Formats: sequence, structure tokens, C-alpha cells
Amino acid sequence: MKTDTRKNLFQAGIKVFATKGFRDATVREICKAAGAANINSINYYFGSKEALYREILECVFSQYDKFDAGDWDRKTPRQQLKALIVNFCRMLYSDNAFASDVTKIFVAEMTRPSPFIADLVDRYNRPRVDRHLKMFRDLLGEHADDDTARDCLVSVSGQLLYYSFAWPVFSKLFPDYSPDQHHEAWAEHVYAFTLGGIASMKETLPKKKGG
Amino acid sequence: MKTDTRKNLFQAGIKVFATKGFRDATVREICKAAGAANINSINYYFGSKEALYREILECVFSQYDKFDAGDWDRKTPRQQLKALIVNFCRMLYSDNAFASDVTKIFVAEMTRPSPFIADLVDRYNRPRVDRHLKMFRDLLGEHADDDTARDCLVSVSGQLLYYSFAWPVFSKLFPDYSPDQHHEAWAEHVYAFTLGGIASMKETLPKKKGG
DNA sequence: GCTTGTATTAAACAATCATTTAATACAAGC
DNA sequence: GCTTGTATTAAATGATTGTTTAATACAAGC
Repeated sequence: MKTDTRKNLFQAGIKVFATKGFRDATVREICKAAGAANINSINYYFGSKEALYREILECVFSQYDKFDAGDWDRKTPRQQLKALIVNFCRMLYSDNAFASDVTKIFVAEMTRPSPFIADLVDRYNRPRVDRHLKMFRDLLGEHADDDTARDCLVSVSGQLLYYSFAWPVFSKLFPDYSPDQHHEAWAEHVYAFTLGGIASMKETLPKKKGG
Repeated sequence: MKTDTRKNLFQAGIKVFATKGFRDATVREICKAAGAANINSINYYFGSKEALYREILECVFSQYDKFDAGDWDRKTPRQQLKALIVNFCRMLYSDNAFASDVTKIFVAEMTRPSPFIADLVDRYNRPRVDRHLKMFRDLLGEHADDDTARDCLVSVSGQLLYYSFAWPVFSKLFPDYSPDQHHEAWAEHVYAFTLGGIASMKETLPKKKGG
């Protein structure tokens, strides 16, 4: 058991940052949760509280690459959409403490971003978004334009992310519903709803070009 | 100019809490922004930093009642949906510093809620949600069930709130787009997309009952 | 067996924060 | 003109924070 300490600090950091946020999480609490009785460990292994957080953020953002790696190019646009939605819901809402913590940290970054986020978005989000935009252009057909593809992407992203963001309010309005147990049904809904939405947008596209 | 101080502190509190969050906002900064050179003012007028924040939260949540007060019962379900979407987008995304600050505080509450939120949701959100659920049942027609109505509500809420939540990431991916300037076009998209989505859900409903 | 380097612990430090207390200014009431 | 109560300012307090420094333990290398 030589140097598990660093790893323990990292894991404990994820948990504490997720529940308290960067500011309210104290190095004392993280060290205690990691089993290191002294408060110096974080500075010793990571340099500072912020450096530990930055390293955790890298882990959080890279985590999201797993959900739509797959054999993207082998799929039809509809299969891509379906896989995207199902995998994303599974990743976000399946009953998994680590996934839940990662989501909380990600959401906190969205709400009040740290200085590291620009770089992380460039490296992790942009490639995915480019891929998704192409998918929506394919789904929208021959008259597709970039604006409509972007709007559709936002429509889907908003649906998928809703529970991550609004859970504290939603859970009080619908105390019997939990996305953990229903994430497959929810994915089905988002897929069907989105296909309808795309069909609706398709109808407006020729007019747009004409106007 | 007798007691503008309290009002100034309140306004300055909104601004500072919006930009920094509850924890990182200091009473010193709020007092300075309010023009009161000493740091005792908040405790004098509000009792504590937390009490000021609670009072601001009340203002934030009540603010959202303005957008769909209107003559709700005079409208058809489709008109209700349209009005709901347009007013919500205008409120959230029209170029208005106060609205923007209110949104930021609201989003922060969603991400990491304070103890006051249960009561606020009960008093402000629940009546609106009940109204909206009825609207979606009407839109879904004779086979409508509560689960589908709730799912549709989430689909619309997710779309409407997306930019509030994801702006730090979205703005880096699409630097040329700002919801301030496009909130009317965005409302149009959400309305058309949602009508398509509802039409799609309508088709699945009879089967659901049969299964 | 001494030295070197790393892991861990303990203690101290300096800064910041919300809050409390004390002091001052000043108008209104009598 | 003195008192009372409120508004404002100034200073002090006590607690908590991240970080730094010092001390200790111990294995590896020579």
C-alpha cells in the first residue's frame, strides 16, 4: 500500500467537489475522506487545491467521450440519433455514484465556469458537436441549413440535460419520479419527440430558403 | 434620500450574488457596490448575509410569475403553448441586465439549492406546472396520460432553459450566436419543434393504452 | 551504518470572512 | 436644550480557510 494516497485523494476530491462545489469543499474534508489524517496531502501531491480540481475536471470532461465513441460511421443518421440519446441517458441517469458525481461537477462548471473550461470544451466537446451537427443536417434532408441543425442540436441537448440541471426543482414537483429508474423510457420519449420535431422543422425549411 | 440604503443593498446584492454566487459574494463587496462604505450595513438592514439572500430569492422566484400570468383561460391550448414559449424566451433572453442577473441566481439555485427552495417551489412553481400539465394533456388529445404530459413538459422546459444553463459551453462552441439577439427566432423554433414532438407522441399514445 | 530521498504527520502562518460591539451623527419629540 | 431612536461609520472579534514550514518515519543505496 505504498502510494494509494494520491489516488484516494483524487477519488475523495471528486466526491467532495461534487457535493459541495469547488469553493465550499475544504482541503481538510477531502483529506479526511481520503483517509489521510493531515491537511497537507493535497498540496504535497497536487500542488494546490485548484490543481487537484483541474486534474479532476480533465477526468470529468474526458468521461463524456465514452458515450458516443462506438461505430458512428457505420450507422444511419437515425441510428446515430437513437444511440446518442440512449447512451447519453444511460451515462447521465443510470444509478451510479461516480457518474452522478461527474455530472454534478460538470453542471457546476456550466453554471459558473472555471478558467480551464475553454480549453476543455475545445478538446472534448467540439469534436462531438461537429459530428452531431452533421447528423442533424443529414436528418433534416436536402434543404438543411446550419442554423436549423444547430437549433435541433440545442433542442435535443436541452431535453437530455434537463434532469441534470433542474433536479432540485423537478424532484420537489414530481417526488415519485426518478430518472434513475426511468432513463430508458425517457430516452424513448426524447427519441420519438425529437423525430417529430425534426419532421416539423423539415416542413419549414423549403419556405425558409424561398423567403 | 433617507433610506435608499436598504434598497441599494438589495439591488447590489442581486448583481453580486449573480456574478459570484452566494459563497463567493462578500458582504464587503455588496456594501461597496451599494455605495455604503462600511461592511456592517447588511447585518443592520437584513440581519445577515443569508437573510439578504433569502429576500433576493423571493424576488427571483416571484419574477417568473410575470411571464405567464396573462389571460390564460381565454386561449386555446396551442395559443397557450405559443404564449408560454414566447414569453419565457423574452423573459430569459431579452437583453436586460436585471433579467440576466435573476436568471443566473435561479440557475445557481438549481445547481446547488439552498434550504429555502422547497418552499419557493411550492409557492411559485407548482401552480404554473399544474397549469402547464393540463395544457399538455389538452394538446395530446383523448388518449393523453399524466406521464406523457410530464415528459412533454420536460421536453419543452429543457429546450427553453438550455441557454440559461449551458451558456458557458455553448458560447465557446458557437461564438457568433447570442440568444439575446435571436430569442424570437429561437421561440419560433421551439414552438414548431414542440408541435412536431407532440404530434409524434400522440401517435404512440393509443398503443401505450393497448399495451 | 550512514546518507539520501520520499511519505506522512504535526504545527504554525497569514489571509479572509461574517458578525459583533462600540462610537458617532443627527433629526424628531417634548 | 435635552433625550430618544435611528442611520452610519469604525474597529474589534472569532472562526475558518489554503498554504507553508518543521518534524518524523522509513526504506533503498552505497
